[in-house]
Amino acid sequence: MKPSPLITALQASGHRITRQRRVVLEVLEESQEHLDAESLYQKARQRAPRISLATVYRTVAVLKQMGLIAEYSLGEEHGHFETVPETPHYHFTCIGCGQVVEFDTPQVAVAIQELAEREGLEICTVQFSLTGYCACCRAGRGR
Amino acid sequence: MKPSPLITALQASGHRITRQRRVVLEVLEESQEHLDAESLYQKARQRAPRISLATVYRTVAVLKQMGLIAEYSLGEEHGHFETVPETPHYHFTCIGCGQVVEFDTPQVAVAIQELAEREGLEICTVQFSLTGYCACCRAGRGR
DNA sequence: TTGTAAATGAGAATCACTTGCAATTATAGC
DNA sequence: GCTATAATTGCAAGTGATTCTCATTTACAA
Ligand SMILES: [Mn+2]
Ligand SMILES: [Mn+2]
Ligand SMILES: [Zn+2]
Ligand SMILES: [Zn+2]
Repeated sequence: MKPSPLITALQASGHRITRQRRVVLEVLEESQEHLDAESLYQKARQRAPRISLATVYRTVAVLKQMGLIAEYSLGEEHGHFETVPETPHYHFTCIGCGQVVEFDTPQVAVAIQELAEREGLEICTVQFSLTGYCACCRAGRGR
Repeated sequence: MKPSPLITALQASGHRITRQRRVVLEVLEESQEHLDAESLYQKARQRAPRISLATVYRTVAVLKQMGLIAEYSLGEEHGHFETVPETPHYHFTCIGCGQVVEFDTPQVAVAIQELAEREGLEICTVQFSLTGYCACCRAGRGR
């Protein structure tokens, strides 16, 4: 078995390594998608049939709190999770096909930084996401 | 009675002007705050005691769809509403005192515009909001 | 004044997520 | 390895926000 970075971090922080946690971590590390709790649950059950949805929620809560994964709001009513990326990025979700386009806009980071300094704010969370139609879906409609 | 712009717009689009809609609109126009459905409901009941929360939700849904008001996610689990502002702006919510700071960052609009052109996207919604601690609250803690 | 479709109120339903609790289980110490 | 113990889990019930169903009311065109 290869020592996954997430497992190592969990262990180092004093958390126990259970089969269900291991499986959720594996799913998160393998799929470089933006999985929601339900998909995470479905994929996890394939490797740990008795895992519960509650445990999935509890696991992502721990990982999030440790800064190992990030939760995004992608225009749907539920959250999506992703291992924390080397380079921070934001998301555009196509309303037509569901595709998620990741992008980076350094200007946004700069704008936030300037605002924080000017107003004396300490920024804790940044929520930035777009929805609309991708090039393909626009073609399939007028324009 | 002064003919409120929201009422006029509603009427023009073929919607009926009911007492409850009139009241919700008034509350939205009077308070230049970011009200959530519950506050909107409480304020509306003072002028229309029998109004229901469902009607508040139905009313803001109609107004939103008509582009007369905007719904924001300010870090809480529920939405907040505001009449659509002349100049678009974003929000920072203080985790300590709840204060909402409005700000404008033209750079963000530019970044979005550039992204849309580069990737051929049609942007429909932009979600951009920050949370953290305001200057006052930072003083009241370390740093 | 009336007919009719739109809107409302009350409460049930839904959805994503959280929690209580008894049963498991990881793991530190022997 | 065996044990004690506290962390973790599964399940089911609980939440909070929002939506929906449906019988009743009401706006408003004619
Ligand atoms: Mn999803
Ligand atoms: Mn609120
Ligand atoms: Zn698309
Ligand atoms: Zn504050």
